[in-house]
Amino acid sequence: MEGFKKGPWSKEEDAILLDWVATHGPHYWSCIQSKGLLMRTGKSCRLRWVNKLRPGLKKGRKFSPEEEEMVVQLQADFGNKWARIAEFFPGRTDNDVKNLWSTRKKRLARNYRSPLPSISKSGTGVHGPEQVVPPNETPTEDQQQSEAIAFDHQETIDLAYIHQSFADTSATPVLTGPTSKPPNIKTAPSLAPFDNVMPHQQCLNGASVTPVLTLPTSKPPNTNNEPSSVPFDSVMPHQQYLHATSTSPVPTLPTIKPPDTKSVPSSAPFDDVMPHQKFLNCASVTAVLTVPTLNVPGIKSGPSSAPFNNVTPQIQSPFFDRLFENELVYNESDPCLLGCSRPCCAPPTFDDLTADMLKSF
DNA sequence: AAGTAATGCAACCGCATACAT
DNA sequence: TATGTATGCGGTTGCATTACT
Repeated sequence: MEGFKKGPWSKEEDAILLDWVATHGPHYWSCIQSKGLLMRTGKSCRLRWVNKLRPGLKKGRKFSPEEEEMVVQLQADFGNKWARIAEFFPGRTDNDVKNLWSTRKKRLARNYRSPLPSISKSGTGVHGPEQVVPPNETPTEDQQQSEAIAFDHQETIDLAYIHQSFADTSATPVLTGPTSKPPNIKTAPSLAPFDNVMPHQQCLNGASVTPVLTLPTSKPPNTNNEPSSVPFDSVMPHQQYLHATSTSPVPTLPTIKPPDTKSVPSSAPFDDVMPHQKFLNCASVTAVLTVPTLNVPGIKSGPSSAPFNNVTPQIQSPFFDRLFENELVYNESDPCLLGCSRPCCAPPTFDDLTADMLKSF
């Protein structure tokens, strides 16, 4: 493509993009360029919105040690599914998570090659020392395995990751197989196809390497009939994840069943049974409020006046939040006059959205 | 204070997928 | 069904800032 601007965004461009989203919602990115509003590709506009302009982002706030550890755990379960992992971190983007992981990878790789004079448990970083092998001493496989076993779980993950990282780039002996799973870590049995589980339950139920993940319950802390000043629904998803410490049995998988519609087949992949998410991302506030509550076993529903808390974390996007605050209202009386290939300036009516939703189920 | 290395992060690219025609 | 388009995602790069020597 020629004629498209690249590089850093100016404040003016941001303002134009924000204005577009305020008017049309976070859609029809290509139309921004085709209308001549910005000399940016639709992809570039979308990326800018998602990563920098979207409301609710944690700008300039580094990942906490707890968050970083959680990223490691989730990466072990999901692999490099950054968008999915980012769902557990409100205000974080997949790019944030990806960058964190990349930084960590480089740090571990460097430390693997270049050790410090001694190994100290009080080293910097989230999980203590990350240097494990002197550069000029290639340990035997047995030595490596004993080291890995000796380390705590996090360091084991690190070590495994290091081995994996070098597997295809150097002659460093490799311990682990092709997966990102650390060695000698048992995987919890799964009761159902992983993709069928709601994101937060995938986290709570998931194959695990730490107590966080091996204590599979969606029951929040402080729910042993004890009053809590903070309702679980108001806890951020990642906190729900971190706080899940009960040894309760694994809850049954949630059934996503809109009123007066057929049940979704249990064999349906998760991505296939959440079509209303697309709907939720779309226009009408009224329509959003009519979306059926998802009943997730073990997760207490909030009051009917606060339907947002009933929605899965995946759906709780900052944009969605702002919809409820009436900060973003679509202008349905703004038809496209410039011949965009998609109805970029003609947002769907409520009837259209309703029909789409019913069709999706 | 200056040079260098390390780090963080914004943004681009290519590919995959969903959807409309 | 085939094709084109829009969007989303993961990998990667390059630059600015910070830390270190």
